[in-house]
Amino acid sequence: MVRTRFAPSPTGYLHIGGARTALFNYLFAKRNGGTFVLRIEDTDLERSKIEYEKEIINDLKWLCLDWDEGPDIGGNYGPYRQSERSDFYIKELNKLVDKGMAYKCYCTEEELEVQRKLQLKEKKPPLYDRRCLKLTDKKKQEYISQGRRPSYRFMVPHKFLDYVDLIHGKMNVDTSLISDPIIVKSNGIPTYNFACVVDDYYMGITHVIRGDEHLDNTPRQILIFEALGYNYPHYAHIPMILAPDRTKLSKRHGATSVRELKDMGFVPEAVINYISLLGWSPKENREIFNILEIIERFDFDHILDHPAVYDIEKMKWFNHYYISNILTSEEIIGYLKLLGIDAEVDVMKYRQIVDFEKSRVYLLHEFVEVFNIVNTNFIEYDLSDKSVTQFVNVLKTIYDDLSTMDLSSVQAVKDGLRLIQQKHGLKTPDLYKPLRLALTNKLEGVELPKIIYLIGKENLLKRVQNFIDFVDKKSKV
RNA sequence: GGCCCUGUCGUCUAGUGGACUAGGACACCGGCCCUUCAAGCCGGAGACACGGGUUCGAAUCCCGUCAGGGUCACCA
Repeated sequence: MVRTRFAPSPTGYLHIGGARTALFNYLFAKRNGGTFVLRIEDTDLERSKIEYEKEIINDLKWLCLDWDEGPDIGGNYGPYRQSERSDFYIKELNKLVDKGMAYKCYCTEEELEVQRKLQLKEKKPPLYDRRCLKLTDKKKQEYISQGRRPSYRFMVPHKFLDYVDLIHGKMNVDTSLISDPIIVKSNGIPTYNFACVVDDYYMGITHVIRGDEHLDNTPRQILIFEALGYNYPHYAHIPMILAPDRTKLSKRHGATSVRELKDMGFVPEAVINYISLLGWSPKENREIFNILEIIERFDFDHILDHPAVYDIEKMKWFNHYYISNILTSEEIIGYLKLLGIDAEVDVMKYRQIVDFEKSRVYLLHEFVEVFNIVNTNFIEYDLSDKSVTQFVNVLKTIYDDLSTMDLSSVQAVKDGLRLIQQKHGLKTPDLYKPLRLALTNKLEGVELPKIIYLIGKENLLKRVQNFIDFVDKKSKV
């Protein structure tokens, strides 16, 4: 039985890399009929916030990455927050102490910091020298009376460790190069490498799928598993997602959190499809896959072992493709409402605008522009560097024709416009440009006949008249 | 600095010793369509980091160089 987990720490929003890690864990579990668990790693008391946990859960739900066990829904291997699992950690720490594989360290953070800097300065690897292992009882008493609280370190057995990474293949590590990690802090709270091992064991995790930045943690964790006498899970380290400047993705790069993507007008299906193809690719020569098709094809053989650079332009194309070719207008309206976009136009028009526009939209909020154009009562013209006197002349000439035009359908509008063209000997751009500018204050956008159909005759005439007045007034000044 | 990982068009990638004149997608450029602008359709340009091997034959295997990334916390 396959069991995978996504284990975020609630110290910030879910970002694109985390989402991809969650996705791969989800995919592997689903592909193998296994279980996907969500575990919250909140051992950093200062930085962990319950709000972030809620945000991460919301974002995962938005992406439809459902878990089978987690802090919100429970399960047989709970609790699912590390802050609620102290009993497990204490029990396992005692085992290590009894075996002589963990020891108390009385060094202060400041002392450690000084030593580390010194080693780095001498261009030596910063290794802990195990000085607290040789402490006399007298010295210990002295530290204790000073009020020092010990942390616990894991005593790393020095050897050559062989293991297999499902993506990178055979690994061989000289563990004498690994510093004894602190596994329980002086405040009694376990650190990542220890809590992670204990939880992966007790939660029955069979496959640990995580980013490459954890590659160096793996030997430490395997060693702790071995010291405890437990079998360790399979490890699969997936390539990192890098920003366009080829460095680790961070807030300063912008548009990296799932929340931002959602607010920008991305649709979850497109985000999932795009990130699934970052570091993984199916055999077929195509790129559009729904989640079921991805699950069907997902395997470790086609996961790359080099990092991928994140390109938001390509993700926009996926978004465009999903909006125009895959999602129904109802689904799009659902997402618009989720964004709080509830245009003050009637239901029929809302639906019509979505139908008209979906084939050209890249980001959801582009619909808003159209809503606004249709809905507004007053357009503030910005004609700074457009030459408009000719436009006004055309509009004055055709004003009467517009007032008698049939607006009952888009086709009727098209026919009407063509008649006007013929009557006055106007080329298409000569008619369309002035009209578009008068109606929308723009020279590009939705198909003009659709706009005219949507706003209706009263608005059409009002806007054209306003435009003429505006330009006349301006030219007098 | 030590250790680890990695190098195919600008970007995501196909490629597992011969089918490679290195394929696809985004972006870019050009054209078509046309009832504007888009969208769509068609086409173009664009890469095996470098140097040595191994081999009849290397993008593919080996070594070196260079480059990029990660990590060495009482963060996770």
